[in-house]
Amino acid sequence: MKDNNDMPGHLARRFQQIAVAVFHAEVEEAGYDLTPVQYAALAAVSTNPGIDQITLAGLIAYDRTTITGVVDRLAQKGLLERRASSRDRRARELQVTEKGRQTLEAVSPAVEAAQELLVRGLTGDEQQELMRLLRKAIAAGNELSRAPLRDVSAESSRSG
Amino acid sequence: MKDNNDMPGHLARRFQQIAVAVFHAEVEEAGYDLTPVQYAALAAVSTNPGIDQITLAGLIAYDRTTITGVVDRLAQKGLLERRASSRDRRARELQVTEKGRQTLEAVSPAVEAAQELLVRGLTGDEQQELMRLLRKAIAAGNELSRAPLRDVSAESSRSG
DNA sequence: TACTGATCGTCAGTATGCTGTCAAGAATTC
DNA sequence: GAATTCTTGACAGCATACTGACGATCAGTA
Repeated sequence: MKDNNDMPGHLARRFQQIAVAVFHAEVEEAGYDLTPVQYAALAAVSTNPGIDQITLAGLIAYDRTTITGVVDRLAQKGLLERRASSRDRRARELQVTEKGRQTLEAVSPAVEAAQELLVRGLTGDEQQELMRLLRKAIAAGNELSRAPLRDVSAESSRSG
Repeated sequence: MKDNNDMPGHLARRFQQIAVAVFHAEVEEAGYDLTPVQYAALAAVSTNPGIDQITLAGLIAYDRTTITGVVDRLAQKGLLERRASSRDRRARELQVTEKGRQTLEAVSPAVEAAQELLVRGLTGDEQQELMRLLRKAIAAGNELSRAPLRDVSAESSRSG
């Protein structure tokens, strides 16, 4: 029988588990209550003001049913505003509030620290290599998940 | 602002996301309904008959509150038996049923296929290197999560 | 304009995964 | 032996993630 440590799926789960734990610890220590998922969403909206939920989901590879709850909670915390689009009445345009902007800025060092802590067992070269290999494996498997990453730079890439 | 692809935490989530999707797809195609978590638990019990839930949790790095639900569902499917220990009336001894054993055996090829599919974008050498780096990073961060991996070979290692 | 199909956001349901708490029982200390 | 402490397993509650379904809306076409 194969050992768990020989199964990339098991290693993936463990690595992610630690990533979330480290993120929580660092962000909480900084005095904030933001999950990794909420942070990523908030940061993405900050970079792309007025983005709709589906595009946001594609940008950070979330399922569209997951985004609903995440945006709900961010809006409830007053970090995000959600209003109906004038061009498409189905869509909701997202905007970061002033409080959201401040939070994002204040929490950034903790997020950075969490990223470094996650790979602190590796040398600098190893860290780079790990990220390269993860990116490569992810790129090859991107379409296998229900929530693939979508390139937002090409406006019409999703309607093709 | 840093790109998502430069954040190991984001890559960890994506990789795990794809791992779960691939696992589900392969196992479903084989005609079974087992989640990655359920498979790992079932396999661990199979290798360690009579194990209690806490030790099982440590063996595969699950939180002890998560194990409860997982074992519940496995028992409900008739793959696992849970009975009170005679030595410790708090503990539940876990046993794989005959149906569980057959399921485990039948589903193994699909699990193997999922593991290979997950890293199919990498060369053989790269696959080995990715696993080595993940193992190293995980080992360094093991204690940072609420559900660290526990060595079961040393009997008294958990009471120290 | 009416029909058809696709898309946006939401919901119900299920399964992890966590924090925090609790009762029952075991282990340790006095 | 009694009190204290620890451990096992369960629960409520919350936050991802997914499947599958749905209403509302938009886009294209007959």
